[in-house]
Amino acid sequence: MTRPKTRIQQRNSETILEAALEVFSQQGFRGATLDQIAEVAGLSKPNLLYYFASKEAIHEALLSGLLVTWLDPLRALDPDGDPVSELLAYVRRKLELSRDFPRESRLFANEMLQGAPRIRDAIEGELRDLVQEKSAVLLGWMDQGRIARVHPVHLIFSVWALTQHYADFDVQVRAVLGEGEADPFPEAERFLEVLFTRLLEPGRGLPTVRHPDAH
Amino acid sequence: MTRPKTRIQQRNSETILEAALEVFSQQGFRGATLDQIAEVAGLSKPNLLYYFASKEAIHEALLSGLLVTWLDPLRALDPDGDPVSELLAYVRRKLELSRDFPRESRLFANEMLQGAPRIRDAIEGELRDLVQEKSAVLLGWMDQGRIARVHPVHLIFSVWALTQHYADFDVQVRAVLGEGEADPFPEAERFLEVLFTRLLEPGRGLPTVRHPDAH
DNA sequence: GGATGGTTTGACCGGATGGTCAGTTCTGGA
DNA sequence: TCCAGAACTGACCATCCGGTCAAACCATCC
Repeated sequence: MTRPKTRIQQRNSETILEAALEVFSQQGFRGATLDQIAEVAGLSKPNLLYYFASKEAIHEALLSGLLVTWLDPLRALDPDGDPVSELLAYVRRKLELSRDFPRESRLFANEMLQGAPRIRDAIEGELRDLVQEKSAVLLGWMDQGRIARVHPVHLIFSVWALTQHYADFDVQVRAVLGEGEADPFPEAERFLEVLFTRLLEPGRGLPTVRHPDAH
Repeated sequence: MTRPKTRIQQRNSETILEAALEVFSQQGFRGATLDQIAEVAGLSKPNLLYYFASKEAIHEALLSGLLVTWLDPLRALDPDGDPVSELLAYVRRKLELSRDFPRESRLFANEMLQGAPRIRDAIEGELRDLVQEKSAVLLGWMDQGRIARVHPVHLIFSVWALTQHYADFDVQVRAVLGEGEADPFPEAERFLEVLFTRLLEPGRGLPTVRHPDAH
């Protein structure tokens, strides 16, 4: 609960959380064991429990800091900036998060797959509010004809889906692209830039609405 | 290994796989327990093991059938069809899979998050080959100027990411949209149709390439 | 009714797992 | 140097978990 006091506490807490992130992000909460985390951390199991009250507490500590970091790029979306530039910058920052913090992304994905039992409140509160706020900004831009009119929330979903995919499905991405191309991210960035540029480009009439025959 | 013979075997095997899908898709392999599966199935734990050799065997039975179903829509992409229609149909079919079989999607996602230890071979073989094959089709269409030129593999990734997101992050999607709108899928379909229509639309010059300063 | 073979289960096993505790070792300040 | 408190650990515990097994159950055919 309380923040670390001494140097040793500081260091070991970080070591434990680092190890726990490694294990939880790959195995999920139930699949991870304290022994695994202890081994990765290079500490004894009782020593882990000297710093954190329980396995649950470690997991919670990881999750609590996560949402903030995860939403920061969206929070940074500037209503006064250039719409397309702002959105492309958002996509780029989010993709950087996937590249630099893939384990955090997978930890979050694991929690989602389980039905978000531990962060449901944050999802329905903080996250929802922020999305609503930024959706209003997007709608404003659409009303001004500065970006194409699409459903703003689904637009945000698409940013999440497209960027997080490169972290959560990293194995698949690399396997399909082949071992030749080591780093998928530069190409991903170019692709997403084209995608969102074309999606958001204003000034063409509303796209043809096809009849939804496939229910 | 062998297929069920009697009616009872048929029925119970299906019951077990159904229950296992429910549990595995939410908890992952390690997180799931035979007791949970047995409870959901309404059978005793030893009875489960009368039909399947082990927990691992149940999981394998689920995964083995999955890849085929999952890739079928891509396999159905017709090189002789109209490019944009074909791709939009693919997106629609994939989105239907997310709507109608979200647990299968989450089972797959769980496996990916863990590094695909049990289906790595299929990913690097069957899946990779199919993607390469269809990428060639896409490239052909691009060469003919019938769809815009983008990286074909990342284009396929984008279909996967955007559609599977609605199954894997279902909780988040519904929480953000609010309880008012019960079913996110109709709106998702409209959004994805616009997105891919605009992305693929040929006949405009190459989009401006921005300098990749944010590495 | 009895034999046969598929089906089901209670009881159990060995090992893993989250967590505890008494006691030992280490550290930093007076 | 000494000591108080922080840091650490081996041993242990209760529970859970995957899996086994002998016995019981049950449906069908003779």
